[in-house]
Amino acid sequence: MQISIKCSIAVHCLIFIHEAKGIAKVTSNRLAESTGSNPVVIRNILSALKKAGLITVPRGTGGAELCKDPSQITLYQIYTALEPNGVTSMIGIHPCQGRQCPVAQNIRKVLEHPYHNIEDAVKEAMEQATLQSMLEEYHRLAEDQIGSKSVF
Amino acid sequence: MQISIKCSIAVHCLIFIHEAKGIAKVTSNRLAESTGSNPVVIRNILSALKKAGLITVPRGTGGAELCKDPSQITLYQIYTALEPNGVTSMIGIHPCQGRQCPVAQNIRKVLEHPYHNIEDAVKEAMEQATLQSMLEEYHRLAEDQIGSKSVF
DNA sequence: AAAGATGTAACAAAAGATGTTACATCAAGA
DNA sequence: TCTTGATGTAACATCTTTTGTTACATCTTT
Repeated sequence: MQISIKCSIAVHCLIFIHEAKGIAKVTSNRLAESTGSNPVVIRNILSALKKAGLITVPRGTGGAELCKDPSQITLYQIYTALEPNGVTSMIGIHPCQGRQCPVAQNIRKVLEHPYHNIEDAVKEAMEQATLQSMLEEYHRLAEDQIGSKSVF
Repeated sequence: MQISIKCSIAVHCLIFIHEAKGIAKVTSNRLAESTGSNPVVIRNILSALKKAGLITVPRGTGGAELCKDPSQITLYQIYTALEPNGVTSMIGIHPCQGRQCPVAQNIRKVLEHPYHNIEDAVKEAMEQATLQSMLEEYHRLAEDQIGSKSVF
């Protein structure tokens, strides 16, 4: 990885979709404009979120919508939707098997435990961040602003 | 980030240095051979570990050694030695400031909290992994192997 | 002075992430 | 039915990051 920009864009999209519900039709072009990204990038992200069962994206017509209550959508679900290899892809080990040196022969297994703990910690932190909580934070921020609802 | 290969190599080097103490002089060439890497890469890593106060690397002569007890060296210290920006560099947010859309204006702040929690979780998991514990795991693995001590 | 080591800058190569174009496919309405 | 506007996806291009390499200055001991 990193927790790539894709993941941040995905959250952006989900918030947008939630906020626009009933007000405006959400298309990939609209999301591209809002995120400062590209329609194709957006379509790929939406496609992944769709496969993960988080949203529906009607073909032909457009108009993405959430399939679940925001409290049932976690950052971990979003992340794994986008990164098929999961948190493991965050971590790199140098290839050094087949060498004489006993350290080289065992380093991979030595690192297994600590790295696994890191992955678990990340997973847990991601599971505690729900779309619901992020929407609440968003509303807290947005209601202080003028004319913020007129944009959709 | 990621928890790059550099970090894994650094742990490899520290274990090697510890094990070779009193048996063989540890040079960048030797470590490069053991890690399957390059002497310059090793020198850069050792240089970072040195600046972090984890090892000494005598100039001219060579022969790296630990400056601290392995129980006082954590994976977090190793990681931050190599990644000056710390865990923050693990995370990416798309740039979308200055747009009309209220989601774009606030997404960065919305993500701040959950991402911060992830960083903390990683940090804590890294702090719990000491070089001591990794050495113990290494010895557990290595003592089952034949002739493993003859390599240094 | 010579040998063998580290420190570091500069460059090269490889890998990964992101952006773009092009086109097939689909759905709704005129 | 034809047009319009949307998604799905492959293919390619570009940019960035990571990793590897060469070269050379500097240091320490003999």
